[in-house]
Amino acid sequence: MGKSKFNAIYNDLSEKIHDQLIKAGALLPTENELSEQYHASRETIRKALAMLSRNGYIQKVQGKGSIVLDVTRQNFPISGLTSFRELANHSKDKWKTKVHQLVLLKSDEHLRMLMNLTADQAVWKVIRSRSVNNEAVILDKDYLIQSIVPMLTADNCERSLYDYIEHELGLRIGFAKKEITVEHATAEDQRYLTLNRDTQVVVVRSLVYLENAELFQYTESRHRADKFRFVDFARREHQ
Amino acid sequence: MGKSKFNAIYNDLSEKIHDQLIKAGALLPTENELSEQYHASRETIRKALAMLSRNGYIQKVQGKGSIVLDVTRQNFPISGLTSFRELANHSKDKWKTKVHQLVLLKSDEHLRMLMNLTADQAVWKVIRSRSVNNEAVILDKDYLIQSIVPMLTADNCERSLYDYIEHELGLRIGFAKKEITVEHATAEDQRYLTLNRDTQVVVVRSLVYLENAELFQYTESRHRADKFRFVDFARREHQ
DNA sequence: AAGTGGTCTAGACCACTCA
DNA sequence: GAGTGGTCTAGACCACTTT
Repeated sequence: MGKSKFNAIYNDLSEKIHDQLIKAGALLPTENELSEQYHASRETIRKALAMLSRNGYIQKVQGKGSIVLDVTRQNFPISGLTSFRELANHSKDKWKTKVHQLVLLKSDEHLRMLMNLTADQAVWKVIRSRSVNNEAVILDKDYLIQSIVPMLTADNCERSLYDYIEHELGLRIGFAKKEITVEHATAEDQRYLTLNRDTQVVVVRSLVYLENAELFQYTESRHRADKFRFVDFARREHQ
Repeated sequence: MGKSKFNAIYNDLSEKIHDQLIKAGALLPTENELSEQYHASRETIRKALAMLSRNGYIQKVQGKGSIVLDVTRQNFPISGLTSFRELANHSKDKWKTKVHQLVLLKSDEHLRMLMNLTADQAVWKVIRSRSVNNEAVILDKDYLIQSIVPMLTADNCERSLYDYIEHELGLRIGFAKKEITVEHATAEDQRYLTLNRDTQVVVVRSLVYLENAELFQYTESRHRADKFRFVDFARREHQ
């Protein structure tokens, strides 16, 4: 990834749309024109355009062309798998991460069920809170399989767990299954989060898998309700 | 859509995975084998597989093959754009829709901003509640541009708005931008929803566009927090 | 009728995994 | 080294929009 021609074309076009060098409402050059401009075959152009379409940059209309969409207001997650660190880097506020617990669990019945573990598999448990303006608004509880992540330090966790996993360990994350619900705040939430009169928190549970489809992490991200926001772009899949 | 070869192959394979005729953890036949089986070129097979991958059915691993994922627990929305009716049809509980209001708004400053309307564009406003077991747990507030949806009756709204729009009017929905937040229940929420001691509701705001990129609907879907659940499958896009 | 995107093909070469 | 998926190509034909 990243080195392919269609990916480069995608990056170039998505940047131009982001920077409004190509304005919303306008049409992209035709596929044949792009084919000439980028010295690529039409199918390669079409791969780049399909990616732009999936990510909400353009809308393709048969017989007409590719309409550029207004992408300026999709300023947050844009769905997908984004680590907290990447998110925080894009916001103006100063975020701070604090590690509250880092232990190696030898056995836990509930986790074993949830993550489909064998009896002898140990799991790293990490509890961290994320603060803005001295208010702890997110509580992250991560569980990582030790056979995949052998060692973990508080320092790794305080910086970015994903950075460590992807760059230091060289693991490649493939996909995640997520679930968002709203639940009563627990004693633990009360302890680590700056809950004012809140009795509810937003809970995002994720099962995270590597590129070889191996499960390696379960995460519970607990958000103070007033600070939670999830943005999504969805296409209708017609039958 | 729906008539293309790759789409037929996608439907066939996704069904087989859903029905567990192909088991999770197993490998799909190789692309060349599928190419023979379906009498299609490899690129056509690859389009079907890319779609399976995007929707969480398989994980492709270079040099190995396509691993079938466990899809049995992603039984709910699976993200994407799904109407309430389609959702309700898939659940066991008996849902009931009640129309509380259906009016044509001539002008509304807030909506005009939000939907980028001209001064003379009228908008249908529909308020509906959705109930299970005699408890109203979702309040839907829809706003539809009248120049696109000329007429609307309480009957249309009580059945399925999307059915009416797509099948009766022949409009094709393209995509939507959604935002999920948690907010204080309003007087209106109190009035139409069966809120017990709840003071918070989950609000899903959507801007819905047609296939030609024309905005035609704004929706606020307000859920009782304990009945809200959002499931998502997300792939990591590596740079 | 001309131009647009949508689909499909056969073939080539590369990158990766596994024996 | 054989077999897998990943990328790219040139060309064909179809479906749709516009003039």
